Amino acid sequence: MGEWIPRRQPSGTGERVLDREFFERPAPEVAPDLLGRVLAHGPVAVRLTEIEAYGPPGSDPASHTYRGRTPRNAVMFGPPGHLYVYFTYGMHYCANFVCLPEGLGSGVLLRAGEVVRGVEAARTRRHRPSTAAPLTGPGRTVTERDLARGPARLAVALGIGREHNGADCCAGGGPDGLRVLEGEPVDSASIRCGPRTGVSSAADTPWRFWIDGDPTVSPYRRHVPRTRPG
DNA sequence: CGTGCGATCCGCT
DNA sequence: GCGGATCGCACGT
Repeated sequence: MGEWIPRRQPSGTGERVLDREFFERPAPEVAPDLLGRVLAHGPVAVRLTEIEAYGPPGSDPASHTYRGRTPRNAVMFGPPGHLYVYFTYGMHYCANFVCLPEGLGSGVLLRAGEVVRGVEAARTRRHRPSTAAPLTGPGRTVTERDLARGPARLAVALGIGREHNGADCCAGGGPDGLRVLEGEPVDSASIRCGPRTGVSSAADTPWRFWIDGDPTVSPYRRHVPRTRPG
């Protein structure tokens, strides 16, 4: 494989915000269509290279909505095109776009991307020496390709946290708000799919989509049950 | 490059 | 209580 040349700021075209109707479809249809699109927030913009789909209640054991509506997953039952942000493993945030019409509870997890704008701002967010669980320790550098390679890293790069749960990404959001841009859709010939990462059930459902050969796609990790110290 | 482990909070059973 | 849509680091190959 040839040398990787990082993309920069998406040129003029593709800056339009995606229509809400884009997300009013089943998650496994939305996910591949999102590859090559751009999520922007403040100074940082990320071109999406890897997306996972999660289905509505009862249909998908791996989905946070599988057992129905709860306070945590309520946003997933809301209008499409909004952000569902959840907290996991005691230290990480991950972001999804809500899919399907209101009331149905489905979404797509943003698993990885390439920082195409605000590389330095994104890198700065990786150094959090005062936090109990820094994503990067002091004195370490993060390569550009790793800045948004993985769902929790992507959330950090974009400055997404608890307060963005429910944010509407199709509403424009202003120059500093969260907004999902058209970007450049990826040719279907370069899209691959396979089992989802890190899920303990329905691991065989091939609802993880990525851009073939893109180095910012996260490494596949099988689910491993964890045991507790003590 | 692969495997193994610890960190650390929260929702749900 | 238990396990989780994860990650960085140490260590072996």
